[in-house]
Amino acid sequence: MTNHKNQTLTRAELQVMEVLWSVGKACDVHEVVERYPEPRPAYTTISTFMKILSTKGFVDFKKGQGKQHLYFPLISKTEYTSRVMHDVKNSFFGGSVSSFLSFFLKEENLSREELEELLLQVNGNKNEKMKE
Amino acid sequence: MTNHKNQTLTRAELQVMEVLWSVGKACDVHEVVERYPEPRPAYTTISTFMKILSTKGFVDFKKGQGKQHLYFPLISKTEYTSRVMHDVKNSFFGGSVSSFLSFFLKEENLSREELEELLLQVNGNKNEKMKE
DNA sequence: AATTTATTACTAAAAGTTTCGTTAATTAAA
DNA sequence: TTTAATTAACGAAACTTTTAGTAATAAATT
Repeated sequence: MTNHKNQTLTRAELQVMEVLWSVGKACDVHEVVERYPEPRPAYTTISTFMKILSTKGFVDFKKGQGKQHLYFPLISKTEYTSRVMHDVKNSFFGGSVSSFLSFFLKEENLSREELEELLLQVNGNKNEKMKE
Repeated sequence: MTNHKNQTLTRAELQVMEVLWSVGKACDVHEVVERYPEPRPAYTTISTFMKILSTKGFVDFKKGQGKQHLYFPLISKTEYTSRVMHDVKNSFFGGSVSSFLSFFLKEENLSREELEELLLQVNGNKNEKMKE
């Protein structure tokens, strides 16, 4: 069923997803815990989040060794980022692209020249996938 | 004593701030409630948020008629937006300006021409600001 | 001055999030 | 087959956020 329309990730859930995204392969709870910085959460904490993320439709799992579940994301970081950007654009810029871009350029203090330079890079990367 | 460094707004707090930002003048609790869409929260709910926002350092107030407090934001929407953008950039783009811009352009499906057009608008604003 | 009204402060409950110990179930080992 | 080890599910405690009723208080009215 997995209706994950409009669902958002809480802080802690996002942190788990970040690990899954960075690993890039289905992995078990231990692997996720290991990738946490100290102080590491308890094994069962991460296990709980896997359950939550499953029911929310953000992850699924396949059977691993024995009873083990191997979890993997059902949504890419790019897709989720897209949602967040959409929300930010709506909340803070009334959905306006130009407002958003305008703010961004001021914020970064980009000159016309710097922007042109960035655009070269961007165009170069155009066909590559975003870093995940 | 208003130490509002690094503080963030919760969803409901942000909604209150949005109203204060949009009103553009110090206003009382009634004025804020009136600007909520149905179903409106209780008067005391907004009053509570004003208290919370005060202690968090996001708003202050001056005395109005009688016992009334007239609340106003201590941080502008632009300032707060800036914080949010900063966080988003760090969380989702590893702090990289070009990743951010790249994603943005793809997301909006902007052609070179459309971008040029946007930049004209943006530069208009930009030059005004730069003169100061 | 006493009473009513308006408004904030206080308190607390409901709802949501985070955390992890315990339990139950499955597999592996003896 | 019995026991031990592993693992996900469950339940609940601690904490945060949201909501609003009640109490306290200051001001306005009589």
